Amino acid sequence: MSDELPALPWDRARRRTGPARIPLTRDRIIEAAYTVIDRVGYEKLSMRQVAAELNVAVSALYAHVSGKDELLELMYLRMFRDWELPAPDPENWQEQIRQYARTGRTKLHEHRDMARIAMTGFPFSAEALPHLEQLLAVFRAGGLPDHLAGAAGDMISTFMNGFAFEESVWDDRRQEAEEDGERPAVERSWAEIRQTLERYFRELPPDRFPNMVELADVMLQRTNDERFDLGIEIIIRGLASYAADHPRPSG
Amino acid sequence: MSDELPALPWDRARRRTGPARIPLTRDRIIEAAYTVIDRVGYEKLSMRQVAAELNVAVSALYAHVSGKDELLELMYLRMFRDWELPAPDPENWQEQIRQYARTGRTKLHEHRDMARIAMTGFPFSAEALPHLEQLLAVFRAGGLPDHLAGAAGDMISTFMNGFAFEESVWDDRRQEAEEDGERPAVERSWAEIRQTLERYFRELPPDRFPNMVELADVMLQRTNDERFDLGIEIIIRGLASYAADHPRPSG
DNA sequence: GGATTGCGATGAACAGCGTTCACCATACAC
DNA sequence: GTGTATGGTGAACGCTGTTCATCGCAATCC
Repeated sequence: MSDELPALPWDRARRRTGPARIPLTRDRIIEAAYTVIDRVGYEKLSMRQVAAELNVAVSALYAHVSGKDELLELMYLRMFRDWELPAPDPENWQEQIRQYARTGRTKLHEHRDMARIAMTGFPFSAEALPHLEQLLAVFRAGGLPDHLAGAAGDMISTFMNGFAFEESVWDDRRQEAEEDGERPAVERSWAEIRQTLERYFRELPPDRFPNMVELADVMLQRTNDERFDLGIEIIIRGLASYAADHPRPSG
Repeated sequence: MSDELPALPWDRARRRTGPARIPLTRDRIIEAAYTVIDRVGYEKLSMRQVAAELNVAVSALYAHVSGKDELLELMYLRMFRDWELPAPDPENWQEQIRQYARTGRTKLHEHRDMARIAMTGFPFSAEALPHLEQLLAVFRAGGLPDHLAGAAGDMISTFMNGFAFEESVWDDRRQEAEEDGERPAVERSWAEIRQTLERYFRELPPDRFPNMVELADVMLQRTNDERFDLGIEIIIRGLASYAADHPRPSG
């Protein structure tokens, strides 16, 4: 950027051999959008910022992307890349679902605020349908009755997206506080957030909040990873309780 | 509005007894924001629209509300009004949780897109803390071990908010399509959305999507109310499975 | 009764947003 | 060497959230 020289005359020939600029493509735009959102977050992600990231006029984007909505959708769909699906295994469906949910959350965390985008994305795209299909297969292999297999995938993804969404809200709150420079040190990490909340809960008036005071530590000693795993575990156990009612045909 | 007469001279005395205009208050602003969001949805809710609804300049709002963020937060907090909490009942905790979640979703549906606001609202406000406390009480009364009671409230509210959020996304998609006038009749109600999706799923290539083709009807015959209830039921059964491991002390 | 003070609404302004469109430069075809 | 087409440019439009100097009006004080 800053160390560019005035055009060197003898470079003219070189420049004409290949295109002077890397051509703008959907992929490059999506990539730029990722780096912008990682830097400034969902609320401040704008077409102009993406264009600036590419050293390009805003209007140039609209030749490759119909608008901001489509760009967000494309960012969402990119998430499904290289997301390998489990092959149904009757003996192992619970672990398969656990793994699936974990990698889902990981992918949502790969870029800042992706959960906010995922939550408003269309859930029946060509990229997402194979996931739905495969989850159905896994649940049926596990012996879940049909009417539950259909709802189970929804539940997992709703919880996964909702959980990650809430995480991203906390993250944004923290980063905003940092950027404003108001409280540079407090609440810098999840550990500190938990610590702050635990202290706050413990100091609530015990007559009105006896349970929160008493359980402050046990509620907040868990990391987000553990809380997420526990949530998935609860859903799986709930589902499994139905599988027991309708044992799968042994054949 | 339109049937106002020019100022009647003999009303002057009357008018001076009370203020000519209803004074602007936080409450009136919040109320106006609700009617605006119900009409135009979250994305297009703006301070200017709220001000217009009140026949007032935009800048007047900022005397009562620090900004849009605070207004959204106030709209969120208003949701907790008249939301009565269950008294812990060891024999009845599952039904109590069911009811709590149902009224929660109802309140989220009272105004368009409220779930979007709730999801980004601060979950430990003075209004929300009693809910957390009371849910803890109910879960503990039900015999859940402490480390689960703390996570259970989170799970219920994450699922509740996430589910309602997804509903609001669908609703917005539908209303946008209507406003654009593109497809005036198709997808006018949830029933039609389900029907459209079911037809689509059934016509997927059966070699790649055997389960979706086969389960299209059973997946989509359920109303949203039923899907939500089923989700809550699954979570409750998952939680209850732990309660069985740690039976509550009988005293 | 008349002047003053204070409060609250005003409207213009600023910076930024998504999106559109007439323009133009460059790269290739003939 | 001229013509054309593709794709980036920059200005513009109508929005947005927020701020600030201004002003009208009501109550208060002298």
